[in-house]
Amino acid sequence: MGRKKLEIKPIENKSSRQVTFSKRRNGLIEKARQLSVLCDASVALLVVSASGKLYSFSSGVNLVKILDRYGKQHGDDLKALDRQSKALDCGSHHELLELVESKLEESNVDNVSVGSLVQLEEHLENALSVTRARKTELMLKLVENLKEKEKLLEEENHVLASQMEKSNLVRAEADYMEVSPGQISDINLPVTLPLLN
Amino acid sequence: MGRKKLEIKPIENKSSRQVTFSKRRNGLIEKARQLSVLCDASVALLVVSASGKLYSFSSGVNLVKILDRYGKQHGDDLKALDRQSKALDCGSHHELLELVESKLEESNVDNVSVGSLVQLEEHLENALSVTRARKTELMLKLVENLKEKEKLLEEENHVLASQMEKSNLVRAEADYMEVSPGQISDINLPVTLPLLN
DNA sequence: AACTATTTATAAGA
DNA sequence: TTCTTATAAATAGTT
Repeated sequence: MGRKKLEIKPIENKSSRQVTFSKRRNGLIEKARQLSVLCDASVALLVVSASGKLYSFSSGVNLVKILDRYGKQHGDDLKALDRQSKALDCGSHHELLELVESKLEESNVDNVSVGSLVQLEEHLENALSVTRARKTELMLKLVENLKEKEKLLEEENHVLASQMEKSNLVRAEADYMEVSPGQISDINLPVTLPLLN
Repeated sequence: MGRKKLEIKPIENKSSRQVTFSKRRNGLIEKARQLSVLCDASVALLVVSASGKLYSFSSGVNLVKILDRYGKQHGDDLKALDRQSKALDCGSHHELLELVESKLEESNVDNVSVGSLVQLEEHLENALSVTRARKTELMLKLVENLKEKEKLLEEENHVLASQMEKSNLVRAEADYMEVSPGQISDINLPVTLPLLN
């Protein structure tokens, strides 16, 4: 459907593969939506790019998007991350339980179709994989933040130590040269470094 | 894409809805396949018709199809197999690899028994969960270490700062009282704290 | 199931 | 990424 006929085989060129992925992914999701609307069908679609990003569509209760919502807003500070990951767990568990309950109610005791079970499993697995991915993401961010903080602390520490050393040197010098204290205090004043906020 | 433009809203006419479902479902699945091949993406697609029939596509290891086939062939003894697979315990990774190899050799093209696939799946899932638990464990330890280190750094930092402050106070005092520098230097000496190792 | 007139998707280019 | 446009592909209505 383009300027030239495209063979269905892996696209070598990285950037055109990326562009094609983006276009066709959107097209696929739109088609899935249309099918579900036109024909009253349940459709669940999951697409994971080669780089690991998740895209999805689901016509029913939309677990994946609900789960996704939790991760969308990410604060940079540690407490926000902690709160967020806790909220994610609670939220997803809650949503999952609701979904399971509704599915179990909907299926009249013994009249469970394989299809609905497969669908339910798929939903659960989607939720699980999204949750796992989010968890890993949050943990990696946490580690990153901690390392950054450590670096800054070490830097501040270093500066404090050298300031002190300098202070002592200057004082020794000052004592030796008998300079008045007023001239030295400016140099010695412990500065609160703006490294950590 | 047809003789007339079709609005995306539920198709009232039952038979044309059925026809459209059939056409578009096939189209959607083909599009999903193409995307996975062209762009090296993982795609999972589930479609359940209004009448409950399941259609699916999945680019990766195909749990859905396994279950689907299983449901069509051995619909009645789900529970027996479930019990069986739960009875399996988790072997070492080496054993697992051997198992996978033997299963894959044993499966001449398409002649895999559903039971052995279920069994294999179970083993793989056990291995996965062990690996996941290990990963989480390691990440948690890393975070813990980093937090501990951060605490120690902050402590050292604090001590350094207060030492400096004290140093200045004492110096001011010393200057005021004209005490000899030798008496002060012991107090002012920047100490390398043994907090971090 | 085919057919085919149209619409839609999209490959390539910018 | 986004827009444009020529062309391929999908499909709505028909047979």
